[in-house]
Amino acid sequence: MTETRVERKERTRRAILDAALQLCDGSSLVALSLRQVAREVGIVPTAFYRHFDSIEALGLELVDESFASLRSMLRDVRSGSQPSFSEVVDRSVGTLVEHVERRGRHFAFIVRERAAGPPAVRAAIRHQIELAQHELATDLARLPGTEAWSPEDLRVLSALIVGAMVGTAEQIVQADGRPDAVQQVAETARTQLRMVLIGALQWRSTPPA
Amino acid sequence: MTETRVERKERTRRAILDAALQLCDGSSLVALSLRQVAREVGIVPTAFYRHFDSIEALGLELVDESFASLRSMLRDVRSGSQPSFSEVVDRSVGTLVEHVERRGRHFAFIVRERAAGPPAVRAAIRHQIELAQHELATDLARLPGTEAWSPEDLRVLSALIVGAMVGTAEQIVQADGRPDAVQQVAETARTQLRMVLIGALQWRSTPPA
DNA sequence: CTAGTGGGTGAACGTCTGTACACTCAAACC
DNA sequence: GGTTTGAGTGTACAGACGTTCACCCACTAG
Repeated sequence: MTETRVERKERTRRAILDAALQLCDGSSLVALSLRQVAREVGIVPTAFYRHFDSIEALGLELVDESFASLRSMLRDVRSGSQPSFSEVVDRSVGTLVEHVERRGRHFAFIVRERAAGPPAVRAAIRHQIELAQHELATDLARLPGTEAWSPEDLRVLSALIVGAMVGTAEQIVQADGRPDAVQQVAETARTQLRMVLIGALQWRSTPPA
Repeated sequence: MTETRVERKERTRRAILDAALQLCDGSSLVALSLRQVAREVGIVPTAFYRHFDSIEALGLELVDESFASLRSMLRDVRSGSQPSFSEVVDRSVGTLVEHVERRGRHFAFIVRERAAGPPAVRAAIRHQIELAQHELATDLARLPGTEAWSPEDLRVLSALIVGAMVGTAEQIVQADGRPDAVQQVAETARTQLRMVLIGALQWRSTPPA
């Protein structure tokens, strides 16, 4: 009871973020109204402005939250230090599945708004995905077998992998908790990653162009 | 002047579809109002109902149109019969780039509404993409080197490729006509396809699991 | 030539939207 | 312990929304 004032504000703020996340499930941020959110939270519409300037600003906040959890995911994968390839594949896919299931609403949000959100939200998401690709590229550069790769080839490969992972996250969200469906998506992702890595390991043996 | 009645109706119908395609650029179908469309076309809101039951029904029509052009694209690629691999890669990517640039609005529409459209529209798009994956899988089965593959592996591979192509289409749409950006996306896509195919050709040499 | 079909009109409805403004009243501060 | 602060309230407005209804009147069919 020491800091009741800021605590209550934070609680309402969280309630607004959660309500927004829930309400725009099945449509999009651009179709979400300030009044719907306020009604769901149980406050009057004008009180919304005490926390956010607009729905779009709320969206940018949700992007940050979502990618905070994604970053923690990637950090987990990286922390698996010594990679046999089949081990790094299993760990990566497993961690992805776990996080997407745990924070399903956030990942569903990103997958949707990446293509359909307000322009500023789209730009923020694109930027975060580019960051993730860049981080993956620097990690790939440390793996044995990639010493001779050009930075451009590393970028292209990590774009391919990140793209496949985004697609996987999308399908996990669509599977919506059905464990067998999630299981099959995970298996598909594992196989895809193996195919890609096999191709990558052989890459320099056939010169580009 | 023989069939003026149905011609005029068809012309208005096209104008509605085009206006909808243009207006939901930058947001989404779920944020598009019947009145906006009518205003843009130059008809009164109620006249909209002479052509479509709802915005959602209009969306389903747009899905059909978009995938009609995608199918023609895939047919073009297939018609390149005898494949050296580097040739099939170049043809595929070139055809994709050409079609996406030609029908940019339709592809932007699909990329957006696939994740954010009304549920029925989303389902229709997902279904069409699954069809495309299936057709690609049967084509892959005809290539030399895949004789021993399981149907499941074929499905996984074609899902990977179609996913990468959807991602490529997305980036071309984002490049929005800047020729150098489009060029780079195309080059990235070519490299990615080569990496995937190299991996695929070596696939059976390392058993799964 | 006459009857009827059907794309488009225009006014009206109830509902929802974002935002402005003046307000309360408990917690925080000095 | 009196003053300030700020999250939440309540009312109000103008505009946009989907949908209804009765109404045109150019074209078509017979």
